[in-house]
Amino acid sequence: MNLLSIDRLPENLRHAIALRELAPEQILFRQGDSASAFFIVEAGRFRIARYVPEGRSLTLQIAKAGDSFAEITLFSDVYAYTATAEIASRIIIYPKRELLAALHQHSDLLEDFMTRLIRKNLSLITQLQLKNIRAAHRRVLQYLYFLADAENVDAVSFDRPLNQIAIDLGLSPATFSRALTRLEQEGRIVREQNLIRLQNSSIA
Amino acid sequence: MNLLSIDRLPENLRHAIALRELAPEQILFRQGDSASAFFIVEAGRFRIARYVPEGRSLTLQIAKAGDSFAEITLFSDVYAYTATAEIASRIIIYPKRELLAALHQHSDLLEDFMTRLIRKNLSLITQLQLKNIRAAHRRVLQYLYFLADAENVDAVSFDRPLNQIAIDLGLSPATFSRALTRLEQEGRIVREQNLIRLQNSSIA
DNA sequence: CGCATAGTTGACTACGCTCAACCCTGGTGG
DNA sequence: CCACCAGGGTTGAGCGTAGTCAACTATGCG
Repeated sequence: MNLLSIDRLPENLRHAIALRELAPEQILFRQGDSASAFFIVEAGRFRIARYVPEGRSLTLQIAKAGDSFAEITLFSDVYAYTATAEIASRIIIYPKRELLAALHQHSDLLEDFMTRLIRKNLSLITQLQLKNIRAAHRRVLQYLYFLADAENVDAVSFDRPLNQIAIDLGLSPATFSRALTRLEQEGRIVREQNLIRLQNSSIA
Repeated sequence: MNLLSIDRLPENLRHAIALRELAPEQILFRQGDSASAFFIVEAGRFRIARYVPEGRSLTLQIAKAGDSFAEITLFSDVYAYTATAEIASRIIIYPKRELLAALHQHSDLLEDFMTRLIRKNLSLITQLQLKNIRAAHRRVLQYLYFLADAENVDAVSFDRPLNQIAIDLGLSPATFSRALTRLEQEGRIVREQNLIRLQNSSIA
């Protein structure tokens, strides 16, 4: 049993969860807001980002259907980041109190929750690793490999504007564009519309 | 009850844990090794780092007394990173099997474990945020603020070579040094031996 | 048809890296 | 007690590359 199999959740929790619809660019919660719930995306797409006075914003996660965020809610009183619906979306809301109770009583739910935490951890490590690669074209190539690897395919198609992806990768749109053309010239990728085909899928 | 209060752990787990001493630069486990245990530092200092073919190594964590690592062990078969003792150290070893059992039966242990996971999460986010600051001197200043904040003081003293810290921050030693002198010239910090005093502790 | 947004390309700038020389400290051995 | 050495830290010169700004193109929508 996992948190998404809603109809099989323990009764207390099942009655406590709620759904909410969000319009494009609508904000679900802001960094600093008092943290009252944990969330799983049912449909649409959310951007989880941190905004700091110094420096630009930092995208921590792009959450799509089935992905969760705000695990920290259970152990902290405020959100550490901001969640925005990038497109029209629907979200499942698990209130903190009832979720905590359910986790304590149902170890299979707990396992699901911890697995999500670990996954998030690994994803953050992946991001750090990416940003540790200085050369723009190498970073982009590695990013493409990660994406392809995750879905076990040899081509990647983007559902978000390239400009946005560039920023998330820590590159300016201009540099990102140049990196892509360079990778294509080097024969590492082939571009067809917004589809990118990887040539030597071996992550060198 | 937390994982560190060894004499109060459930019996099964208490009998399963072990201690180990490591010499400077000795490796505890390597990325790719089969994951068999979770660890908490009792004394000394460990560097948790990821090594990748492309790009330089990436320091994920500096674990000191009381800090834990390899939580991922419980949900994965191999270590995703390498753990090295930077100095002579002593480590507590919690075997996977017995730890898992204990977590399932003792919800206070579990809470401790999850709290550690969340903390790790936040620490990774902090690192991402740091590396998101391009200007070397700003990044260094923010790093100093984080350190001072964590210990609730207005001065930071380093127990590791500056060169190593520079690398962990994603800077060359030269650039790091220049950043420090610049911060001092700007009046943001004052250096006294290996102690750094922060001037305007408000994180602007 | 025109506007807005996304993407590409060019010219210039800025900043971090590299490499190298130099300094300073502590430890060792004569 | 001093000479030497090794490692860590600082400083300088030159280079490479990502960012910025701006112009231009392409696409989609009113």
